[in-house]
Amino acid sequence: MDSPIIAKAPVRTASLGKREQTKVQNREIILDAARKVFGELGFGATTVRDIIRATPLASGTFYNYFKSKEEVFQAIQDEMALTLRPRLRDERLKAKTVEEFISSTFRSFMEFVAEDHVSVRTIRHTADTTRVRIHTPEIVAGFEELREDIEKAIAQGLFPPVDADYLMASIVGVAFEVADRMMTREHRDPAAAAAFATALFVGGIRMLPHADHPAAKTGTA
Amino acid sequence: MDSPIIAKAPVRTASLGKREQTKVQNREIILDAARKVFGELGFGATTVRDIIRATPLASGTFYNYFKSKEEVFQAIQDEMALTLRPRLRDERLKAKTVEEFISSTFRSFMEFVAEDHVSVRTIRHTADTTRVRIHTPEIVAGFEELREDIEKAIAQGLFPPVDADYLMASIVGVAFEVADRMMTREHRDPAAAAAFATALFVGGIRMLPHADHPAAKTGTA
Amino acid sequence: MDSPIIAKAPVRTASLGKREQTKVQNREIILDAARKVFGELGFGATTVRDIIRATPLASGTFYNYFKSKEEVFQAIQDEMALTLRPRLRDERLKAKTVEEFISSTFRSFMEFVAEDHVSVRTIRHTADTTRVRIHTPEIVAGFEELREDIEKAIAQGLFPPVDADYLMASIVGVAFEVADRMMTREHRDPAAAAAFATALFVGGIRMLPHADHPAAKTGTA
Amino acid sequence: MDSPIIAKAPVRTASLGKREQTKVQNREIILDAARKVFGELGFGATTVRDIIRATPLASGTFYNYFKSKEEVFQAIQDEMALTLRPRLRDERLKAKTVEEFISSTFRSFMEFVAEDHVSVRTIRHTADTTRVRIHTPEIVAGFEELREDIEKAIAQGLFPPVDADYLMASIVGVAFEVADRMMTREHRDPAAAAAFATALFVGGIRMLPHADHPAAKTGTA
DNA sequence: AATGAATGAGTTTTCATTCAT
DNA sequence: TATGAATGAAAACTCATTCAT
Repeated sequence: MDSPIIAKAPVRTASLGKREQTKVQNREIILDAARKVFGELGFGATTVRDIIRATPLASGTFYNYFKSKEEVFQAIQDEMALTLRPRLRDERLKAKTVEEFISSTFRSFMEFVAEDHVSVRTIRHTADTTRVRIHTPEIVAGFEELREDIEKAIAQGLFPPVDADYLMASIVGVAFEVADRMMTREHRDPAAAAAFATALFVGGIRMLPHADHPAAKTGTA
Repeated sequence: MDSPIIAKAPVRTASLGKREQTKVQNREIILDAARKVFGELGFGATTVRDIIRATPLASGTFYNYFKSKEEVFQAIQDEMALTLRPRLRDERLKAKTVEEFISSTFRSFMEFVAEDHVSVRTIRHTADTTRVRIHTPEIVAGFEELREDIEKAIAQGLFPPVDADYLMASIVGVAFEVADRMMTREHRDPAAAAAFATALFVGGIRMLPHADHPAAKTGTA
Repeated sequence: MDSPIIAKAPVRTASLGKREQTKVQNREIILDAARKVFGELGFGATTVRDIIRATPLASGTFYNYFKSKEEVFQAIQDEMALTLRPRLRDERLKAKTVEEFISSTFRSFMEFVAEDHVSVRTIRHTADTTRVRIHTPEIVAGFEELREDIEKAIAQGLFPPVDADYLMASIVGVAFEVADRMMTREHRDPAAAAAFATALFVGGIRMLPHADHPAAKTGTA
Repeated sequence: MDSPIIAKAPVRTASLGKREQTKVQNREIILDAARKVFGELGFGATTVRDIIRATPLASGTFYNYFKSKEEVFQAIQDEMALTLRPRLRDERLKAKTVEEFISSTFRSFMEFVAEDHVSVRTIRHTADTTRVRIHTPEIVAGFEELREDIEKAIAQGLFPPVDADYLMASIVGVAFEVADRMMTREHRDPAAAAAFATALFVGGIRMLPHADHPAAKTGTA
């Protein structure tokens, strides 16, 4: 299905037959609708019907593209994974100092969120203050990547030998919560939010207790 | 559990009649079942039926106590908030230094979570790794309390004039995420988790950018 | 259970034991609540729960007095039957002329309705114009009585030999509809309403086609 | 009913596709079932399930057409009102005399009812004799039309200056009740029923008290 | 006799999925 | 391939009635 080595020229995305074009379009229509509905109702509460309703398409058409809402969700996450995660990873790998490592992580993240990427944000339910946040497998995988990178940085002597798991969790927690506050402000300033979070960690990491065997601390779930 | 020493003893469970006792019990049976099922299936995927099935009660009985799974969830969260919030607040108000302020917050929180308070933890989906975090109004109110206390601490010169809103968000994010990681570990050590988080903030706060008008930064929904 | 021939003195209604008093009171409380609820929701839509809810009593208590909403309804109708029907009948039997026959019927009816006897009136449902009228067996029995009296009046030569069944239906229809209009007016005037209806029939009866065999026309349903 | 002379004839049932045809058919199937069940059980006692059971359709299908039994009832009544009201109005407007006005009204009504229009008839309860009459907004609007036409007729000098509101109510009451009696008879004779009602009013109107300010008497909900 | 929570059968309603057009 | 109504299983919810207190 994918990875054609040569055949059928990869550079034709713009010149698809009418059939293929509609197919791609409909897929995108469904994904957009799903993003919107997941954002409004939360994943659990969303039904396939809800997604279809947010679409000009017929219910039967949905099943030509996806088998279930789970599959749609997967597709949305994959899309995100294809943009945010590599971006974060590349910059972290280039980092020469703690400061670069931390600040690149937060800057990329805050910018991504500010670009209206709803999927990362807290969802406010209708008419009350209840907020829901969904961490999808893809996002969780991104967490693991971060932890691995921290462990590498410790191994390279870039970071002190702290608890990589807790540090990762702290970065994630701060990233999501501060991003969330940022989005409630009138003037959204991803750079300022990133600067705040970066300063906190750059200052704090030095004070963290040293883990005796950092790797051993890694949880297994 | 009851065992009245003298027959007809007035010292029964808070002196409730049998009827009242069963009522309280049933409520707790439902809440326990719900905690279990939410934990297994995730909030979104859980149906009222699932909760009832995890109970020896009849379906109609559920509706004598709660109108929906949302209401059950509320009750679970509120129960938590009502225990934790006052405890946190009291200790923060007693704090004389930044370190006391921060460490008391994290210590209380981590201990609370470690005492099997499932409700604080992120809810996991069985089949996949999707995690859902729900912040009820009660919990959100706890966040606001924290921000107010930070603002007071700034006004008193205890804290430097940082962005209280972002600091609150950071503390909340670290508390929940680190607690979550702590609970996945074989050896749960709330003290260590609290120490980690405390060190991060005690070291980090000094580096935070000073807000020009700290109060003005406060976001409004 | 009832009809004690002598024992326990029938003339004590005012001096009942405490027990008996509450019993009578509760019965009346339920009947009042039922009248109200039937009036608001209509008989079909009303549930026993609805009636109980409109009462300070517990649900179990209801069943000490009535087996079902049908039985309550019956009781309400019986009460009405005991006041309106005999009143109507007595006056009709005394009638010496068509005019007396007709006018006494309408006068009694309009007065009865004006005394807030909801059970006879059209029910307006919440928030729309839909109106519901319920003709209970008791009321229908009253219709039959009227037809019989008309037939007697024809036999006695008081009325011309018209179709008694249709005449009864016409009187009933006019009585209910005009009463209903009367009750929507600011100034409720039962005498005027009765005068209108009476004039219509006194004038109209003379013009009615003569039935060849008046009795034969009687429907059997 | 169809019998297209030439194959592929465009003269199919209002030229609907097969899909549209089934849709119209199913709607009619539901309405017919509802008419039947309402007639047997009475409106109040009828459940949506009862209607579905009287149908070859699946339960979900019902909800593709109607939201509740109330909506089905509305549809039945509206269907009736939409046929009957214009017919009645047209004939009344052509009326040159009191007699024409009255007789056209009753004749049209009785004929309509006799054509098996179950919906006009009172709904009877099986077990008892309780009868329910429901006036939907559409039907009530028909009543208002009648009153307006009477007022116009008074203004034109066709009718004496009587209470138009009460006269309308009287006509309505007689129409429904006499129609109801007519339908219980073995030999249904709409002409005779209409003649009876017409004679009553033609004779009676002359005797009605004159309203001082006919317009002022008009009730307002 | 009054109470009111528990019960579970039955009703209402939704929803994923299929399939004829 | 798109359509959208039909399906029926399952979820949500209600209610009459019982029965321990």
